[in-house]
Amino acid sequence: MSCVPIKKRKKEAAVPSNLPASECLFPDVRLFLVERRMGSARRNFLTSLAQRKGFCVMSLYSDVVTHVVAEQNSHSDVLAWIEKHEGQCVPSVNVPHLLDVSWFTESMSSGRPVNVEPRHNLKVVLSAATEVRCSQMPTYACHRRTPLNHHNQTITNALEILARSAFFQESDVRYLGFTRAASTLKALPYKLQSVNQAKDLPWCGGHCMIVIQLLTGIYGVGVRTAQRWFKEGIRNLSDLKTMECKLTAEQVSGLRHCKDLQQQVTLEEAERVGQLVKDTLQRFVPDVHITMTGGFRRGKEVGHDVDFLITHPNENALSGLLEDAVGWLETQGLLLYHHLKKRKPALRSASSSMDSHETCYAIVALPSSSSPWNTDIEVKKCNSEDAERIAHPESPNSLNSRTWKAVRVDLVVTPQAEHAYALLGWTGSKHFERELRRYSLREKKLSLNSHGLYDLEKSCFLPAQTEEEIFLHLGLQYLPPSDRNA
DNA sequence: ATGCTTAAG
DNA sequence: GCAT
DNA sequence: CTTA
Ligand SMILES: Nc1nc2c(ncn2[C@H]2C[C@H](O)[C@@H](COP(=O)(O)OP(=O)(O)OP(=O)(O)O)O2)c(=O)[nH]1
Ligand SMILES: [Mg+2]
Ligand SMILES: [Mg+2]
Repeated sequence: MSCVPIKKRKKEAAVPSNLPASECLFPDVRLFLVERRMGSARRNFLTSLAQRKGFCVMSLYSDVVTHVVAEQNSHSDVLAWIEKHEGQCVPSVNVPHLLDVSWFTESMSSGRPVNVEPRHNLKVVLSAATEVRCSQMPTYACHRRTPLNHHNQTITNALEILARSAFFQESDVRYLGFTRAASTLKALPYKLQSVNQAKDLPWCGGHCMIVIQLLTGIYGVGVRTAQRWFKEGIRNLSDLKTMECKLTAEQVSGLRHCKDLQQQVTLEEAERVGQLVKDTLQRFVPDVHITMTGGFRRGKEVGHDVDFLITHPNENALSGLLEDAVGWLETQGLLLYHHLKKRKPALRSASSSMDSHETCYAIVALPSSSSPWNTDIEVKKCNSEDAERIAHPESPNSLNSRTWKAVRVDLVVTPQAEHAYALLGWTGSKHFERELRRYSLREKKLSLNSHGLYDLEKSCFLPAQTEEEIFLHLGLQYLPPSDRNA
């Protein structure tokens, strides 16, 4: 093997970057992160993560490196890359470990270098089998056959639409990126079965949109945060879990339960949630009235959560109901997260009226249909299994047979006078609500929200007992919930 | 040119 | 991006 | 900024 350094570096002999050796908790472990396919932002993110955990990370490759960590690279990829970019040969004796990030992630999670297992080692690709393995798809199109008819027409068509879109936006590099990805998939001798299958192919590395989609899928993470995190080098959920960085309470819970929350809620599950909500509320207000709203009221068969509207002919009965309900669910170990909101008492206005408007965004542990939870409505003490579920939602017990599923639930309590407006507001769809409110203000000079309808010219609220009456106020033909899927 | 739903924590 |  |  020729070890002629291709490029000389004006180097101040490779030293641990930033961190003095004395602060390394694990002096016999010296990491080197391979930037190839990792990107400098992510490399910096992972570097500082490791340093915060007390690992010694070398900024340059040298003989003292014990663990080389790479992402989406084969064993030989890394050897070649180090020789090319670091001007160093990886010795054939005293070889450092050549590891996948999975080893890195696990080590960060456990706060110490974990034992190297075979699955952590970078894959060795055989240069002989030069036709079928995806990991050695040539990076130049002129080194491979690209037929007109191939096995991935649907995805390449989509990529070419993205390429065209980038072209019209005069983004040359994005146009090139999408075109390369499409072209690579055309040369693939089989049909892709998953996104994961593609990530080993040249030019098919994770698109930022996919990662941002993944991150915004977490309750409490919106596009801004996801974009910021992406820029900082965060690429997956393990990255987040290792990060003691300041997550909000929503994000902590959202991350903890994101597996469950990304699953759709079925109508059958929604009905079981409804039964649980009913059983709970009736303990405090026996003749409480509960309506399932949101997408399920519009006839959807699945949803991202379950929404409920709660009211009662006697409003006094309702004050503090959600606090009571939340408290009871907590004693049952069924409440994984909640956020209660009570309406502002409209700055020194009607002083005496206690307000019966409350909202609760919750994550509940919905017991499986077979579980004893369903039939047993008796008060149950928070037992050890419940404590376990709250502390370690994804642990041992969960492997095959978990007895519950985390479900997002929205509860809204309104006074009678607002019920129709809340029902209209919480039945949606979101786009229907926007259109309704836009029409209302622009065409009728009426301001609509989920509490009432305000006449800007007469300076008064228009009362309504039913959704039909609201449509009448607005001069609109009534539309049933099933026709509000705008 | 301007507006694009509205409100809460 | 599109209606006003 | 995130949620409904
Ligand atoms: N005015 C207004 N109402 C909204 C907005 N977002 C949601 N809503 C209302 C209408 C929705 O149907 C209702 C429940 O919201 P969800 O996020 O639960 O959506 P929905 O149930 O329609 O669908 P899903 O839960 O995703 O299956 O709240 C909004 O931005 N503005
Ligand atoms: Mg919903
Ligand atoms: Mg909802």
